[in-house]
Amino acid sequence: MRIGELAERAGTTTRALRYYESRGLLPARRAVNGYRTYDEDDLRLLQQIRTLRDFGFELEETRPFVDCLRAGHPAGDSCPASLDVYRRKLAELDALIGQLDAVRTQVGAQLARAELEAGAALPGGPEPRCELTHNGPTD
Amino acid sequence: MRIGELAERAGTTTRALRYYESRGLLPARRAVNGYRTYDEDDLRLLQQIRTLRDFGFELEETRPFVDCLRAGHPAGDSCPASLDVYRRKLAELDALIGQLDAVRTQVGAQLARAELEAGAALPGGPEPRCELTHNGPTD
DNA sequence: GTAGTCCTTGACGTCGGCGTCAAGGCAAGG
DNA sequence: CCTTGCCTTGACGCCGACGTCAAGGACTAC
Repeated sequence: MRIGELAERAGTTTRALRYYESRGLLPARRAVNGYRTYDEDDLRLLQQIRTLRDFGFELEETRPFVDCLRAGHPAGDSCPASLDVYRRKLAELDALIGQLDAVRTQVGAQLARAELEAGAALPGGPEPRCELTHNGPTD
Repeated sequence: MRIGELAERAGTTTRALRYYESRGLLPARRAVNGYRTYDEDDLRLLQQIRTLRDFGFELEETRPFVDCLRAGHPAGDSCPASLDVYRRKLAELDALIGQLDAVRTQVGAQLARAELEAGAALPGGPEPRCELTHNGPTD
């Protein structure tokens, strides 16, 4: 099949496929007229890439999975290098989620305090004093 | 004070300050020689910006807080517009954290399954079959 | 005078993953 | 022959928040 059909079947664009090829991730055979030619195996590789991308994996992180499939393994994650990527991603996710939870807590507290102060300013009492806490960058 | 000192006291760079000024967020007075001049109030505005940026707020999202301070309010979040930003940010954080949690769960399951299959492949039994589940993009 | 340190503006570079033209080739239908 | 629709390569655009470099002015110390 040609690039347009492959893109459509994988739910992506021809531009993305050419980009993957430029990165050496999904090379294509060529027909006599110069058109890129793909088969069902390429579709599987591409689906693996898309699935991981949809999970938030960077393109480079999908490479071990693609290499694994191309080496003849039944699944992209049948190889140790792929498992390593999974593990690193989990650690990354845990760290990120932890940071976001902390930020969420802080922002929630700020909102609650500010709403309180805004409400107290109307009835006429003197405002209570709270300190902003802050421990450096998050991202 | 001049730009270098302000940057250092706020823990940022002169480049960032010029950038904020170019965005109309932190305009500076000028000395006769053309140097930018700042006072303690500017430091407070800048600290407000940095605190929010460190929480992951976009620069534009800090504008209501800065405007609020500049309007004479005791805190950057003493104004309704700032509270709205807090609320939107909370919703954003909740959505993001929820997505990341879902991804974390999926990736964790994939890892567990792949590790199982890798382990089972050695002892010699036939491999169990599990399906990949996938429901579209995450970010 | 001159060395050193600060300041100025302007402009290009970074990062990832493509989107979006532009100019032209190839194949098929009418 | 002409149009239509797919394909090719090449190259610039985008987003956010600055980093980094270049060329030159201002001020201080010696």
